[in-house]
Amino acid sequence: MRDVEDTESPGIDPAQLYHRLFRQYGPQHWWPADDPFEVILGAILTQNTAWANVEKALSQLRQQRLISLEAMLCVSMEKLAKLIRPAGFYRHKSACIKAMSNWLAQQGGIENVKRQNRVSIRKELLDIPGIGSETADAILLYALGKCCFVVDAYTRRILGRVGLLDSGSSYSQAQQFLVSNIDKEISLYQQYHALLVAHAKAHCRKTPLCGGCPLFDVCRYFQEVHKLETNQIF
DNA sequence: AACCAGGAGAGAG
DNA sequence: CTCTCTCATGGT
Repeated sequence: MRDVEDTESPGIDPAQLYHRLFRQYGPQHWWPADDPFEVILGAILTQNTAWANVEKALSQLRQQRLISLEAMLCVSMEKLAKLIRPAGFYRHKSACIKAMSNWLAQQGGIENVKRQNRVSIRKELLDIPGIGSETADAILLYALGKCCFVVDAYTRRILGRVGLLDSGSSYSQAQQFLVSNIDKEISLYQQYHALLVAHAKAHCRKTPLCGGCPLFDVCRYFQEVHKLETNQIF
């Protein structure tokens, strides 16, 4: 976090940012996701992949009745890879889904996993090949109901542009900064991440400062501060 | 027609 | 620990 000099038009903190986004975009329903297993599949399939392509893959899995742990345990890797092809990286992802399914079965099912604590589950998820920090946290937050803040490329970009994070910060640094500045509530974590994505898709794509952006003032404010500090042009 | 999308991992320095 | 490359498809 960078320190902003006191002025009449200061930057914002994570809690204020949330309220602004909520006021602008309203409640998000990302994974109303009836089925936790489907959420897990989606979390893996969406790695560096547009959600529209993930839906095609999920749709094919649904047709084959494969959105269940029991069915997924029986299907061959080749068939699985073929079905999820539209989501890209199908060799990595099919292996990851298989490994994930085996782990879930070994744990005695998803409901059983939910009974364990957050830190313990996260550690085991990260041991599954193909599961990194973001996917692990997304699964914990949206499928298992654990309080884990999901940090993604959008989160860093937006927080960077309003001056809350510098570009060099790591995943855990960004995550720690956020959770230490907002209330620890599952629904808040779920909404916050979804709102950041909604905002990024709507306004925060290419240019650092675009017109019509609900965060235009804070972005502009930070750019001015940044120019003064580094004596540099964006 | 390049560029990117709700990343992760291996390898190099 | 940080930087770079690869994995792959589909939409703009």
